[in-house]
Amino acid sequence: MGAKYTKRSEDYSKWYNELIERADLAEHSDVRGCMVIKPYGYAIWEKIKEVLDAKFKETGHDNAYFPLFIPKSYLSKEAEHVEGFAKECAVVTHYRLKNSDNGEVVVDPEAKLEEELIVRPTSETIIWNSFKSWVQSYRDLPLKINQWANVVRWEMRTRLFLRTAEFLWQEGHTAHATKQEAIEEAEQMLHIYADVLEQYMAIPVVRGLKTASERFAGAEETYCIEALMQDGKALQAGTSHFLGQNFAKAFDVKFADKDGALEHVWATSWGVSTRLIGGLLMTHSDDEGLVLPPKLAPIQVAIVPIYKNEDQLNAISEKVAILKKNLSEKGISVKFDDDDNRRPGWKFAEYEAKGVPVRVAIGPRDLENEKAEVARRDTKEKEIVDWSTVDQYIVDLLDEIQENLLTKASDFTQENTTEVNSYDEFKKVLEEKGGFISAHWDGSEETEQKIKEETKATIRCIPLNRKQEAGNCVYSGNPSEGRVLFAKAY
RNA sequence: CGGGAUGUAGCUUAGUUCGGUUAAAGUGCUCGUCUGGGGGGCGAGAGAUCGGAGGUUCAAAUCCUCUCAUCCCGACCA
Repeated sequence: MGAKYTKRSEDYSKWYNELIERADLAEHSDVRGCMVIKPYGYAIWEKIKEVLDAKFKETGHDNAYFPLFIPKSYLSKEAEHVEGFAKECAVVTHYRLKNSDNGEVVVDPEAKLEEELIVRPTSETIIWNSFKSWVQSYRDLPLKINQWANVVRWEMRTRLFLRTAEFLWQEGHTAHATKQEAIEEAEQMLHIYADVLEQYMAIPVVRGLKTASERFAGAEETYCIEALMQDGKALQAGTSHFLGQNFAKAFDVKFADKDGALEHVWATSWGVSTRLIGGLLMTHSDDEGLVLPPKLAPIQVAIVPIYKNEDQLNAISEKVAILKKNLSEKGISVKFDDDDNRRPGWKFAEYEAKGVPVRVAIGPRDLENEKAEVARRDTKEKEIVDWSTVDQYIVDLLDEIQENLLTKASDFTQENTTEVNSYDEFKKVLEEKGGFISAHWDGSEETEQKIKEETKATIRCIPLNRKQEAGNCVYSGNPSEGRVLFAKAY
């Protein structure tokens, strides 16, 4: 019988790890904290990339590429920024190896770099060093650059996709003539992220602002999207920063306005990473494996033939070829799995584990009746469908699955967002129910810190759409102008 | 960087307490065969210098010393 896997209800993080292994998304590398993204996992990342990249270009951004290595001196130009990242930077100190006397490869002590290089944890500094020479006039603005890259942050504790020492991401960096324009850019990108998560990944998010303590090092304001995972913990899925003139001043990036006056430019940066895949997994997947929204599934339809001999397989293959062609013409990716080494039952389980949204089974019985069995991954329902209408049925079903996943996840987020009005209630809900807790907060860092220490819950964000509502802080009783969202987070 | 644990076949593990034939099993892999509508049955086969180095002993996966690596728990984080 089937292999036994951990259920979500038994041990959520074990389930998560097994899910990734089962679906063949990624594996641990021998390098501590690093992962190997396997083809199926990478295919999902490529889908995400494709969607985002198109949106970036639509909104006037150009891709470019900056070096992996950053001179140490650059990092120290913006004081807060260094402080934020210093503890997790990998440093290159030498540029050569040699053979030692006993035949081992060792670092050549002679080959010490004069200035050490930092492996980028993010690229603000090296990019702003370039921007300095790219920007002279208001005619050069706005400057809107994006790069797809890997970055390294030497994390203590890592988890596949959610937090790894090296990860893939995109980082946008823009320069603007006015503060207002920069803020609008940061907000625009936040909304693009939110739309992509909701419309493509079927992950509902809360759009908000970070508190000062959770803000990006070097930013004036950090916008974020927060999503709620099945186990009631929050995941920061993307951030967008208004950087003010901090980097412009640190790197002396000035432009001449129409009157010839020199001013520092205003900046933003924004990014999402392979962490999104972790969020995708923890939003939709179940005990049988991955559940992928059709818009991101590398394989949208898997067709499994059931046959006893070659004649039957040939007859099935002939029919399937037509279906496959019809679906492909509609932009649907189809895999016909006629691998004779695996039996149908094995394939069913396999495509479930991989989260393929729709599975079609066709055997001798169906051939005779002019039918096919169509199964949907999200609800695991099966339907016997007339062969003549099966292609339209699948097209509609894919849309329905996409919609259903978002609805289900939205309902979950709503049901697990709880308003509380006292600290006792706060602790009780956090303990028993989890999820987002919407509570009044007095705006002070001390209160935020105390709550974090006592409950491990942090302020995930100040929702952008929160209503102005006078109230009293659940912790201190001091006046508050509105509710913020607390949660335990990944 | 503190506290705890583990390294044995591709993977998961048994064996280590108390040293003793040819290191065992499940799974995966290869071949054959019967099969095929929910992770198949039977038969055969390949696959391990027991993390590494040194030591004790007639004899080491097992005991000792050192070393390397990984995992878990804490402080840090997209």
